[in-house]
Amino acid sequence: MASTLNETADRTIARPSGLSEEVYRRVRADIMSLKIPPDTRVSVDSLARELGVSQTPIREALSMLEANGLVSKRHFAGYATSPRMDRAQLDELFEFRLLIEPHAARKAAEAMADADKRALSSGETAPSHEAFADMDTEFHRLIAQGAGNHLIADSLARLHIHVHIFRACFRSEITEEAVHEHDAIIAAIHARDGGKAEAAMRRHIERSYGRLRDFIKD
Amino acid sequence: MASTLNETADRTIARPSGLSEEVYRRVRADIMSLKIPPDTRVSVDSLARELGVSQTPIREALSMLEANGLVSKRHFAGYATSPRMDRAQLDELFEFRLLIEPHAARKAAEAMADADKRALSSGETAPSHEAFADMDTEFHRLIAQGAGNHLIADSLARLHIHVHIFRACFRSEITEEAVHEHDAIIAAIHARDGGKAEAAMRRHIERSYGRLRDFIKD
DNA sequence: AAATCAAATATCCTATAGGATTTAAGAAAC
DNA sequence: GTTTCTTAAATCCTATAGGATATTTGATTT
Repeated sequence: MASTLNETADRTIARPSGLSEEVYRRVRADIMSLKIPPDTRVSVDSLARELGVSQTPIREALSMLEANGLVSKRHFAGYATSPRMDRAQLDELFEFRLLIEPHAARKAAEAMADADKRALSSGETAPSHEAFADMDTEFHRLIAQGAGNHLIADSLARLHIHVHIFRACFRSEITEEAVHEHDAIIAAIHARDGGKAEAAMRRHIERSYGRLRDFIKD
Repeated sequence: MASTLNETADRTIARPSGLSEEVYRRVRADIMSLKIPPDTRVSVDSLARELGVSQTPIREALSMLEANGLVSKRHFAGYATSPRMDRAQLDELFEFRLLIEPHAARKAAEAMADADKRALSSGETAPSHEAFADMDTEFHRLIAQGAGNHLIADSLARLHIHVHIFRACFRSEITEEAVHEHDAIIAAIHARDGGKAEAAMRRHIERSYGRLRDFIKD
């Protein structure tokens, strides 16, 4: 019985999604945690030595990261993490979020599966201060997923990575207000009130923008 | 004289933006032109032999294409172009476009630079039937760029590639109506009427959706 | 005749070595 | 003290060989 279980587990594990994917996840995590700060050179050789793999998967991972805007490459000059967002980029990012996420919240309120609705509430119950970023990311991911549109979900996932990095740069820990705003959105979704969910999400993003904008002078 | 020619040639070649980038453009063009049809295996070795380069730049290019959703990779099974969009994906794509492009048209009408406005009209003057796809892509690209938000422009560029492929699959050549709809948008932008531009763009996308939807049964 | 199993092929994935190029540091000259 | 040139380091790009896996083909059995 246990053997059967292990075999099934082995089968799933026997399908490692490839070293490139593994490296991709690892480097992306290092960038998001600021272990590799913005605007920092990233050497293929160093990474290969550090992770104990050859250069090929490193290159593939960095190419994917480049396509996602987390690093940039210069010919014969190597890779470097993207510089921290400036004011203009922050404005553009939140303009984009205001286009997408309120609509996603409306659709989620109207069509979200019950299982996801439960996950939405449960995740919110443990807002440990240091894991606020992960909680926030998961919250917005669930709503985007609840909208039932993969393009919306993928776009927002990409954007939230940059929000995450930006927030990490400033050790922003203003969780109090954000949690209340989240609660309002959750309540509207549970009530299946699309209009209210959309408005609550719009307000949340606008206020979130106001909180982050204060960190930038230029 | 041959030496002079060679030297000039050497100079231009001596400044390649990278083989990976070159391969990326080439393969993307082949996918968009259906020279590589949807749901088709793409061999790293074959590409390397065909293009006369080693495997490394091929892999980097395919990794970038994968991050952009044009090909998918299965571990130890190679790359393959994404299958043609089905009905659900078409619905999601146009839902997304309706979120973004009307807003982009409004902003473009309010803030577009005069040079881009001229380019908008000039491009529309030569609607050769076989190049309609390129013209349409350029039209929407200019408006997205006119909105002054790189995220909007990049997102739409990604989406339009898939629209392009879908249209190519069905040899869709209904340019008549589309050109008229474009004209309405252009007129609104030239008049700097944001509301009208937004409405015209929304109508254009909705009707464009109706035209493409007819090609799908499932 | 259809289904199942085994071997062979084709492909991917990895590792290592070597050549080519850019960038950066350090010394010399003005 | 500043500029320029030379040298060195770091990096990318390529090529080749070997191991691992999926797919295909063919033979055997039911």
